[in-house]
Amino acid sequence: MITIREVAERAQTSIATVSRVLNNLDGYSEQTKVKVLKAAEELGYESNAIARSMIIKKTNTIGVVFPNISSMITYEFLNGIEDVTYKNDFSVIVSYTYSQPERMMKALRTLYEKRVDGIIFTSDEVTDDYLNYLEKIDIPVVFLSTKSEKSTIPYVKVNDFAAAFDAVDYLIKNEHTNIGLIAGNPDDTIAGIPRIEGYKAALKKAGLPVREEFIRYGYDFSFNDGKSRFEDLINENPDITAVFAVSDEMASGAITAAHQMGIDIPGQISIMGYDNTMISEVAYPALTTLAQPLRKMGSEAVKLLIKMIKGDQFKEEVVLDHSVIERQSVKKRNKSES
Amino acid sequence: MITIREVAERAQTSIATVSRVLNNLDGYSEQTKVKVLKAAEELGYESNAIARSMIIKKTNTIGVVFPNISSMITYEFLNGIEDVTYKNDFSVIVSYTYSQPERMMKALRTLYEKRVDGIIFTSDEVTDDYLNYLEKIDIPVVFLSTKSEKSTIPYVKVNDFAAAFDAVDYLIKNEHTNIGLIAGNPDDTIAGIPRIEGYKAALKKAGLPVREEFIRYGYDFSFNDGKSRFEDLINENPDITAVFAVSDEMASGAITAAHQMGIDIPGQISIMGYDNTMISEVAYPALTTLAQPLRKMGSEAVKLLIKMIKGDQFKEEVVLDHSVIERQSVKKRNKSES
DNA sequence: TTGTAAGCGTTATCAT
DNA sequence: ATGATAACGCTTACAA
Repeated sequence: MITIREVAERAQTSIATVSRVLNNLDGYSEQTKVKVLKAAEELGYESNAIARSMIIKKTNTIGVVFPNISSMITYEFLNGIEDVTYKNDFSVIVSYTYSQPERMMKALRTLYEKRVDGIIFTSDEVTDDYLNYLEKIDIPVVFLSTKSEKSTIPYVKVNDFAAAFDAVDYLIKNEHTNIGLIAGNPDDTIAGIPRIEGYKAALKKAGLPVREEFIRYGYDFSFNDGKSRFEDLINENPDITAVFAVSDEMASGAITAAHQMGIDIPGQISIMGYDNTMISEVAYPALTTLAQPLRKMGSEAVKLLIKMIKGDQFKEEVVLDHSVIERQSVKKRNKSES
Repeated sequence: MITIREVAERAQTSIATVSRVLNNLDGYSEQTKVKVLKAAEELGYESNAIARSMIIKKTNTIGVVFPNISSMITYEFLNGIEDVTYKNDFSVIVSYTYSQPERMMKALRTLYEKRVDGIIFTSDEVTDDYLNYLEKIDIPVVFLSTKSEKSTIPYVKVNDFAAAFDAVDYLIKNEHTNIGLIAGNPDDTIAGIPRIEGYKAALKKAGLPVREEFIRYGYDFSFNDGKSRFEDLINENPDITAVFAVSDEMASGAITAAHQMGIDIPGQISIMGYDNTMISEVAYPALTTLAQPLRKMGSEAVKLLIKMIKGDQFKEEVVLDHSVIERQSVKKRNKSES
């Protein structure tokens, strides 16, 4: 491996000077600059970031931990993250934890050992263990699509409660009154409970009853989850005319179930998704869905993180806007039919 | 930051000894071991991988470069990769290059500067520039879903030619004779040309004519690509009864176009995809598709890479099996109808 | 403008 | 079994 030392020899100068010109500092003549650059070029020298990191105590690397969320969401987040890390010359180490505590702890520990400059903690429940560790290692962290009441760690999120509220409200505005919910896990304080509460709140605000039998709880926001919950839900409640599924994958699972059950979407039942991932376009009929600005969430999270790394310690909380994307899976209910 | 030095002080021993017990070497008594471990524990010491890397010249990190391919493919690859990096205690740095040469070169250079132990180069055309650089830096590389004739760098792939051949052959076995192709970019030597050639070869082998007007070329394997190509193709060739699209995204775009054109799938036209990503399940009708073992491809690639990193220099070429996954978008043609 | 030398936090080689 | 100490490849005072 070519080192700065060899460059110095060839350029007949000292390593200090080589370091200076290579880092665009000052304190050398134009002449030596040329000599050094030439020598470096000829030797094909490339600096060793490891050695530099030892001294400057910065790695220009951040870590991102993902649980086991939808492929499309992960992808969008990562793209948004990459957009800005690229511009800021940061590298990103990604770890999938599958929401397993041991994997998460190992991932966090590894990131710390490798001395990443910051961490983006994505979409997962923040346990005390995680929080304690994050506080102990004391490096900048931002939560993406999650948060913790117990800490002051900044986050970037959508307001899940408000988003679910708006989704259900949209269904209500389309004259639906018997609205089913395919929910997340009711123990999930991040993407589970707030969306359930949003659903209930929208119903209440419209003077509609909240009927527990209209709610089905899923586990992992998956296609199969949505599919089997939908079957259950509709079989036991034939009077439902619209269902809100709290992820696009679940919603498309519901659509597939409907096809198999011979139910016309949106003719007989309207279905609304959540996320606005690519799936909502691919589904047939295309999904009307509650859009999260996934990519932007990723990029905002790194922007915030980099600010913190650079020393601006003001801890913000970024709540991004959501919106309803109208496609074909929701139809205004024809009251005369019922 | 707590260093080994502070641990040594607290344990009243030398840094050398601390290093020894922390690394499970030998050369210390049980007694000192206990002392050291206790001190480390109390101080909350965590080793500094940067410093270690300086000496051992290993970072236990690999780099993965992705162009701008389908979200699902990226996700599956990454998952496969993570599965084995996790077990082998490697971290992975990912970079998206969007197939832009400058971004690719920068990504490669950064990976080298950070002294990754190996690189997985994914799905992109391998230019001379890339190859020269990879050879120059001389670290283990494996190509994933791509390869280069000009180098001996090992790869893991599916045989695209044979896969496309089998896909079209499947259509032929279902009595289709007028088979359209929604192809990739004809300049793409990796996922473009081989699949086109596979299509043609299957036709020829069956004694069917290769008609250029049955072929439409896309750019990026995307949904919209598939959608507009399908419209074109069918409008100009109403006699086509089956089309093979070289990606699931394209195939689902084709299905959506068909819905809009009032064409029944597979009643009037059969559609076959390629990849077997999640999309093929979500599409309606669910896509019959040519499956690549995406996740396995990812994990095999790292396995190979890690072998190379560990010093086993035997350079393999891994060609993984593909298969046809039958779902609902292909139907046996009823000859009497035509 | 330039060079010497002291680190950075480890591992590894020597003595002891 | 243990401890000095020399690396590793750089950046950065401090001198000159």
